[in-house]
Amino acid sequence: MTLTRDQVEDTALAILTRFGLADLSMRRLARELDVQVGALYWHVKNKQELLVGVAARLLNGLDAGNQPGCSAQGDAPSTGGPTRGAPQDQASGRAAVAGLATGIRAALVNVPDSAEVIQVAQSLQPGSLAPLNRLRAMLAAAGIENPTWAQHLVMNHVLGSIAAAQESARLAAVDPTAAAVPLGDDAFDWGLRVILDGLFGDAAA
Amino acid sequence: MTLTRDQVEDTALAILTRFGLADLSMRRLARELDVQVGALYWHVKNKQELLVGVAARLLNGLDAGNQPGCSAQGDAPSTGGPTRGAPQDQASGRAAVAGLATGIRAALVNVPDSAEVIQVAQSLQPGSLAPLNRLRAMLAAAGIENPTWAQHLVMNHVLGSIAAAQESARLAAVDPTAAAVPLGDDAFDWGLRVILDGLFGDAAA
DNA sequence: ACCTGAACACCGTTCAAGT
DNA sequence: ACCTGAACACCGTTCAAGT
Repeated sequence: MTLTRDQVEDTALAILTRFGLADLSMRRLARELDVQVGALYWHVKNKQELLVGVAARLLNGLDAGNQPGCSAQGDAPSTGGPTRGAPQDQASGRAAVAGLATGIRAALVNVPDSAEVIQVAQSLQPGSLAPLNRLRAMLAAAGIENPTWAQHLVMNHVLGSIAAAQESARLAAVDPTAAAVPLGDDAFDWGLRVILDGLFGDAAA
Repeated sequence: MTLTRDQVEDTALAILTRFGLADLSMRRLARELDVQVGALYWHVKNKQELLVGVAARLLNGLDAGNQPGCSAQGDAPSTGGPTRGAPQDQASGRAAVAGLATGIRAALVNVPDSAEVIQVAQSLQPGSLAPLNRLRAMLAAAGIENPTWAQHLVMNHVLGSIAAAQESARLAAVDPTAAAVPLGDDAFDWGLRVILDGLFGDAAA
């Protein structure tokens, strides 16, 4: 079988998940695929472009209507046109944003250095990650005046929290004495609530 | 003259400021100092420890009471004990936090990749950056229930905004056609206002 | 105490040449 | 079209040996 771009991205994601970004080198990737390094550059322009693909894979499960918190939807949701504002937009808009932000975090928190990978993709090719576009659309639909700024505000919290949690876990693994502050799921939830309070004016606290 | 740790950190900061983190290698640093690479490792344990020193230098101007927004203070501020809550703590606490966050951003925004450097220092040696401790102390004094979480919430916005602004500037320098969204000072101010609204309950909007 | 010289084990990227 | 072999120009870190 000949090498495929999908195989390259799959193996890259596997290395990232098991060993982190420091071990995800083009040479290590080639070794894992039983191939010479140069072969990778026929399927991928460079390492950054590869990371954009890996970032997309990380958030792949968030594309359809399967974010946690909403039990079942996405097949035939509404009867009218989708462009009209629903009746309870203030509260349900906030809940939808919270659900998607929590889902993005859940998809990334167990993959080492995933926050860095997403940030590279976001800066190198903005707009290429569908769930982040959906987040912005949700914020716009909920009446937020500047949805792009709000998207970045929420994502900075999501990615910053993930990086901090993973770093504190990395420290605890090396030196179990300095337990410090957990900075886990509850810290994320608290911060998300603060941001949504500021965005939506405390309506659904 | 013999080499000094201060010289090493000074030169490292100069390279970072002029050329960014990608150009701040130990070998480039040694070249700039007219010295062999190994010489650096007598003054510094490794590159990460060096970056912690560089991070401290980046925030050095924020140590005393000279943050912008508060015209003059820090000499003999109050008559009573410092542990008692002042009368207008809700509003002045919020203003103090906003001033320090804005000051931290101002100290970093013109240094390429400064957000990454601060994050490395913060994760490798938490508590070593005095202005971040002052930020947490301010939040505690203002009555925020979990000042550590709030400190990270604010700092994730500060550092995330800086990184996004520098990346969008880097893109605009290479490809001036895709102007995209500015993501500059006003985006930062707006996000900070949202966070403070959520933290302080809309009191001083 | 402080630094040199030289090595070790890596990187990302390119490219002629093969098939 | 797809891959090998080999090179180019780098990395961070260590360490005997010099002074």
